[in-house]
Amino acid sequence: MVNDEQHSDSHGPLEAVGGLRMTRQRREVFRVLNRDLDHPTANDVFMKVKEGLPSVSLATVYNCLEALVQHQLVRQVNFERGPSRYCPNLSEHGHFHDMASNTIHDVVFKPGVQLSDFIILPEGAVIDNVEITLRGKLPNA
Amino acid sequence: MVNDEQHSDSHGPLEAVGGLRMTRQRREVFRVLNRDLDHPTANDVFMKVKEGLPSVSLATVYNCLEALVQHQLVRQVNFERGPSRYCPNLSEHGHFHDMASNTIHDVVFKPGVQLSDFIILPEGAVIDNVEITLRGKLPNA
DNA sequence: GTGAATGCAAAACCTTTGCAACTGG
DNA sequence: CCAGTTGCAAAGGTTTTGCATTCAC
Repeated sequence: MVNDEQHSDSHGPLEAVGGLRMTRQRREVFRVLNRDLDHPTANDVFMKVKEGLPSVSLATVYNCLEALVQHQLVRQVNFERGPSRYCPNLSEHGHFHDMASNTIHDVVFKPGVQLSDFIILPEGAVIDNVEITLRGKLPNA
Repeated sequence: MVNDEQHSDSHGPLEAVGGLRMTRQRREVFRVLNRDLDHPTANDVFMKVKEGLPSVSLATVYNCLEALVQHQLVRQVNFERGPSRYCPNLSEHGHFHDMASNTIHDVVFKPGVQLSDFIILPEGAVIDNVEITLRGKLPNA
């Protein structure tokens, strides 16, 4: 079974990233994250990408997501024990997990606030990553 | 499922909790968390409890931990995709995950700081739980 | 051309579940 | 006594891995 010829001429947002070899799968995963889905799981991404790329495999979606996370084009967020969710919003933000609707919402920090304004950090610690997750309910979702 | 009834008798650390039937396994799990291990995984707890209670099963350790979490005697914390870790520190605090040593350290908040001081909350949101996790490196433990 | 990425299936990993036997209050 | 808990083994859901094939650069 031979695939159709590829048309990869359109310059998308991913082409400019050094070191990341661009494949149809990675491009689709990235597009779907940015355009179609909100805080999806790997399986959500898989199902959506399959619509336009039926031969894609779940393992490849995991690989693509990991590559995008490694290259800091996407953030991976974990909620309790559930599957990881993926988020193309790279600005510093937290997440609110609405238990009523099981949806996830970005939460922004007040401007100008530093981590050290509210947390006593271990002496000399170098912080690579901060994850702030709220769990609760929204009034009328 | 959840039993929030409370007694305020002053018996042993675990005896005073209404609705929680006290078994050797639960007592040992709780003791090990408070006395022997620091942010252990369920399996860490299992191995430690087995020293004094060789017939204990991993499933029971999971059950005990869940019971303790439900009764708010222990907190469950998740780091990325690794196994859950358990923490008997019930005061409000965050966690610092030191990637160099793969250890976890409690992080305290500055006194008097409110969540709403640094986060813009969704309108009308009711917050049940806040989890703040830092990932990084400590200078030279 | 060549090393990296893919697709598939199988394994790994953490956790939960079903059920008979047991036990704490 | 008897509902709740245990221990065991088996299943569950998520993620990773091994390997032959295909692809991007």
